[in-house]
Amino acid sequence: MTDPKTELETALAQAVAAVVPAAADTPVVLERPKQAAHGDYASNVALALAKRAQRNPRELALALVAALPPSDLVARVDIAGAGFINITLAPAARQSIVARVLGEREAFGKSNAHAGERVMVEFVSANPTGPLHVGHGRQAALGDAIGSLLATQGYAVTREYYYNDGGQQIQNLAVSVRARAKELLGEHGAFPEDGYRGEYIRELAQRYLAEVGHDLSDVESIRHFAVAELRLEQDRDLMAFGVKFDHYYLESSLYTDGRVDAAVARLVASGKTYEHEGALWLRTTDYGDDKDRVMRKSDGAYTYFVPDVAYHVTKWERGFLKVINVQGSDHHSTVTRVRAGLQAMEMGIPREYPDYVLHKMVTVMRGGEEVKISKRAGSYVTIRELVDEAGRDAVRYFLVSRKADSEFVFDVDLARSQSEENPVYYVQYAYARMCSVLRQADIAPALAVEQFSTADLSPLTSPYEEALLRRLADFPAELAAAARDAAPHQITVYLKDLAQEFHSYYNAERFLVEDDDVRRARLALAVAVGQVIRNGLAVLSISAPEQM
RNA sequence: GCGCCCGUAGCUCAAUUGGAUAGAGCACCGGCCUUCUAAGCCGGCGGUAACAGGUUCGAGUCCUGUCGGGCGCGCCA
Repeated sequence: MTDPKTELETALAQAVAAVVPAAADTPVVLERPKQAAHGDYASNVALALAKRAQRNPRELALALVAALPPSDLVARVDIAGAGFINITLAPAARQSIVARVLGEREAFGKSNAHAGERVMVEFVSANPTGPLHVGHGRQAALGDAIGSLLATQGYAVTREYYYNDGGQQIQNLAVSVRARAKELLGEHGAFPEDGYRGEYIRELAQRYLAEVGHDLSDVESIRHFAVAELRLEQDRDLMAFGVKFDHYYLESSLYTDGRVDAAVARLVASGKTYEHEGALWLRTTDYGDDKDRVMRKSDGAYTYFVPDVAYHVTKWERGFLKVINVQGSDHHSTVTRVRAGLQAMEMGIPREYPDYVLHKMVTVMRGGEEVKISKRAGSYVTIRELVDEAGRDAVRYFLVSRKADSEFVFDVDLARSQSEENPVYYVQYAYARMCSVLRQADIAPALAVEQFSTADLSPLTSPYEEALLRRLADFPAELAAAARDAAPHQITVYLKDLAQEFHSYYNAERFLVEDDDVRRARLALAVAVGQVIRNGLAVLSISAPEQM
């Protein structure tokens, strides 16, 4: 199937080669102008090359346009402003997108540009010391959507969750549960200074007493019980949120596999380590860190830094040449550190490995006041609560609708009391309206794509229709850009624009008109819009209901 | 103090990666339901892009400085 944009880019690149041979390698990319009056596509090559060609931009643009071969895709070519080349498509070329969408269906927008490449997205990776809160929710929604975006570009995606299931925090969890259990049995001792104070600790203690017994001497048993329970609860929360992982990686396994010892041995062998005050240090400052890092404490235990590096070595060794870690920006200092550790391993791992998407914290507002998120204090908002209050679709849409690195205020009361005004409904409603029109025409939405795939599209010429046709044609590039930038919020923006144009169209023109050709063409367009909304929402794992 | 990120309409946020007249949604004002879903549409109001310089055909976007906010700066994770 022809893609007018690609064809025109090639033609323009050939014109550039002919007019300015010295700049034949210049990439020519057509852009979508902000204003419809500037045509379907615009190029700034004349402006970009003017200096190099030592020619006036407008005059150069003129020469380029003269060198373009005639094409029946194009209705007209204008030179505007400082030297922009504006291309207006012939109606048939613009309309052809509908047939393409209806032909490709779920596959429309996808690309095989990265087929055969493996990528890992690691996200959430919360310690099993408590339920998942809204910050994890942002990370879950982001990471899952990034994975889906990468999949649309042909990547084989693995979603991984790294459990820090060893160490001090887990011990602390066990001790906290035991203290609460003792209280429940009437022994009021002192609660650990930095213990976890959430209500869920008391509930865990209750369950332990009921299911395991009243003997609290075995901390190890309490630890196993608490970790298992909390992991189960996190799994349930993630399931309710619609997020699935392909693989869970346990920090503890890095020790039992000998990977931690192996990493230390390799780092020592590299000569980048030194002993100081009884501890073993790595010279991470050689790789851009602002201070050297302790690998092995003077008490003989490793810092978390060592298993972290060993863990990322496994990512590389498992064949993931591309890895994206989604983390809160409060962990941004680990970026330099992990990369420095990997460089010191001298295994030929690229300097920028792995990639990171850092997201800022979520501020939760409840009753007009900020809810401080603190596991220790036990006051925070869980994913489960949000999903119960506002619905999975709304929460997922909301949490990815902003750039990862912008601070995010989640107003719980707003989500609860005015959930109907959530933008996700606006998009879903457009789809439901489309389905409703089909039902009026006695066509089952499921069969519509088939039915209209051969419709004559020539009646689609109104400004509303032109806008929608252009928007549909943009979808593949939107997906590619959002995947490249690991930025799902771009898809929410696109879907909102598409939905808005559909609602405007709906109000301006009737679908079920007498004229059969017009009716078929408009329905075909509506079905194509619906298909793209479905495809876009699918990337965000949000449903497209046929009725609302 | 040092490092990273951020600063765009009253509020929440975009902007095709340096392009043409900076756009949406809330909120506010005024229109549109005997007609395919009014959870909608149309119009209006609203901007010294934190501030000051610089780079060039062209800057919200890149560079420098100042101010303001977030996060980090442990032999915690």
